[in-house]
Amino acid sequence: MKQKIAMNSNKDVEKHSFKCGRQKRFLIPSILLLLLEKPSHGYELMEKYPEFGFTDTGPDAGAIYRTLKSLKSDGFVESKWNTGNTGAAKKIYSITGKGKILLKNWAKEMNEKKNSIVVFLERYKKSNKALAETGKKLF
Amino acid sequence: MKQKIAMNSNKDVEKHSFKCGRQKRFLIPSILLLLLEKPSHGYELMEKYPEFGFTDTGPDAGAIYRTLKSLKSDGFVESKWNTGNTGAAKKIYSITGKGKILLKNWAKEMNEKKNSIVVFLERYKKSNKALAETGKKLF
DNA sequence: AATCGATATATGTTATATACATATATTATG
DNA sequence: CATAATATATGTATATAACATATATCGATT
Repeated sequence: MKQKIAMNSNKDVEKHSFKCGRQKRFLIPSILLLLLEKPSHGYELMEKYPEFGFTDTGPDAGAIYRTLKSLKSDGFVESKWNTGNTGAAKKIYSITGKGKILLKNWAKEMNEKKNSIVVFLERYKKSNKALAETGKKLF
Repeated sequence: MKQKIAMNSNKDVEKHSFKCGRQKRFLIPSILLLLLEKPSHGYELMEKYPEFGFTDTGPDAGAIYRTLKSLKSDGFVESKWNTGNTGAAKKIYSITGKGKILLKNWAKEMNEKKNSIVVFLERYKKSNKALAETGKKLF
């Protein structure tokens, strides 16, 4: 018979889960990559950001605009107002040469992080397999 | 001639780099996996943690002990004092059934995060390739 | 023409894991 | 016996994620 352990819908699980603390949402590289693909404005980036799947909670509008502002002030992106079209005026952002280098650095480090996760998961799998072989129940 | 852009050793790069903000150091799942492999104590976990490669700055002793204390108070690990050996008394921690389930959840979510990074990196690669084909210089 | 939702940008506030520092005590070493 | 290593523990600062709120325009509905 399967052992049942009180676990879900509990505050303590949430506290120690993946989602605890501040998540790395990869907002900066996501914005930079989207701008590498096509110059865009805050609202559009906000809509596209979930495509990467880094979060399930959706982007935070405040975070997008603040990040764009900050990236611009340090020269990683540049912007111009789009007043031509109808609708509210849009601030169209583009990635700069400096921004492309920053994105490249991010890609390198994200790849390293990915490799670390792979190492972890393989080690976990191996450990579970070893435990199963010694007859110990996993849970 | 290769264009040189002022970039490194600058404060603004650091501010927007991968290491900006609080990194996900995967301390909780790392501790849980190490304890799944073998019951251990804080100091030993501190030494083993870098094996995963999640950081290059090394673990923070404070974080290890605080995390262990917190995991224990919620029943994910349990501990007993080891007074048998020589040396300073060690608090030997083991993973509980509840802790094993928590670790399993972490593994699932880390795998999803890994997949998102892979998607991102492939999209970045594709974008660079497309830019190269249109003759635009990447940097 | 007034209400409502979507579009679009922007600022204010709080919670918290990380990051660094410090404190304590024991054992090993030179 | 002073110093380093082992071992556990607490104090504090900080960046940013997460949530909330504010402003204004435009399009659709009533």
